[in-house]
Amino acid sequence: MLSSTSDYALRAILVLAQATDGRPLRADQIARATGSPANYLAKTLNALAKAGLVTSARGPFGGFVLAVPAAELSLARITDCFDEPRPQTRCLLGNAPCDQRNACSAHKRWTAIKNARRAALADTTVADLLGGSAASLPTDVSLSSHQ
Amino acid sequence: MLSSTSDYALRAILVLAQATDGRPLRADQIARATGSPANYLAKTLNALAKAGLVTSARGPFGGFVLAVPAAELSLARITDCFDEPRPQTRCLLGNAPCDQRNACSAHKRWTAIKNARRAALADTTVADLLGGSAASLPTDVSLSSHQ
DNA sequence: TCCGATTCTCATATGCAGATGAGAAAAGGG
DNA sequence: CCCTTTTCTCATCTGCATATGAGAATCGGA
Repeated sequence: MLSSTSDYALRAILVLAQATDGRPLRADQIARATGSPANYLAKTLNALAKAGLVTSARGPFGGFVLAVPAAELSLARITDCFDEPRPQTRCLLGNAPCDQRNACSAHKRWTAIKNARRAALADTTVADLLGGSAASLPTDVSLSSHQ
Repeated sequence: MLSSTSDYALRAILVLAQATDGRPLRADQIARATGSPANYLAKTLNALAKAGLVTSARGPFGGFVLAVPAAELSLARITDCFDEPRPQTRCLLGNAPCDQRNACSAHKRWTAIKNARRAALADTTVADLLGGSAASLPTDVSLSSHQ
């Protein structure tokens, strides 16, 4: 579903979003709260800071603070920091680089699938996950719901 | 979007599905048609054969043939052979293993996202991609449609 | 039996996950 | 004003999984 790095990042963001008071949380606190390896999470938090999703402060009383309102922070914006998509090399059928103009027969359908998968992450915000109410996506898709 | 192994497998299946006559295709033919590394694709095709999606025949006039009708072969069935999901270790919020009974506040929403992402692959068949008509999924999701 | 193609096995490259340690910045105390 | 503590920042290192490559082994048909 998600790479482990994206998973750590999402959990860290959720912890930060739940810290109601404006006080920053240290990296090791976040690691303990999420069950992530502290050493690795430091790198991940650093990447999130560079991406502008969190702000970092050094020294005593330092730590990390969410830099984007939870209601405006989509899950896709988090995962995109780590699961960067390889550029589409060639089209699914044949060898020509398939674009809107020279579309192969699978192009439309495949693009729709990619968009649908992305939309599941792009249309949900951190606040949506924390709110825990009113899921706008279907909850009981009749699939063999293994992960 | 997909791991490169799943990508190779999907392209190989599409090539096999397009081979209308019943004659098998050799691994190197499929590799050339899809632009995949031949040596690696052999292993991938072998895995697909073990999963029962294709049948393999050795010797002269040997090769691979699609073992499942294209209309009954969902994309998820292909990708599941390679992108096997890590078992969900703990819930997104907190540490308890989150199940249907003890659901955290994010559980429903997160489950919906996972199902939606899977549905995009599970609800499309190889025949759907080749048919190239009547896409039932939305094609113009208003996203920054990069990959 | 012989050839060709698949299939198995080993070797290597690349990247990610995770660990470790040195260094830089910020705050507070002396 | 300097020093120490605290914390992030950055570079490097190792293990592991995946991706890739090349050759040997094996099987089936002619």
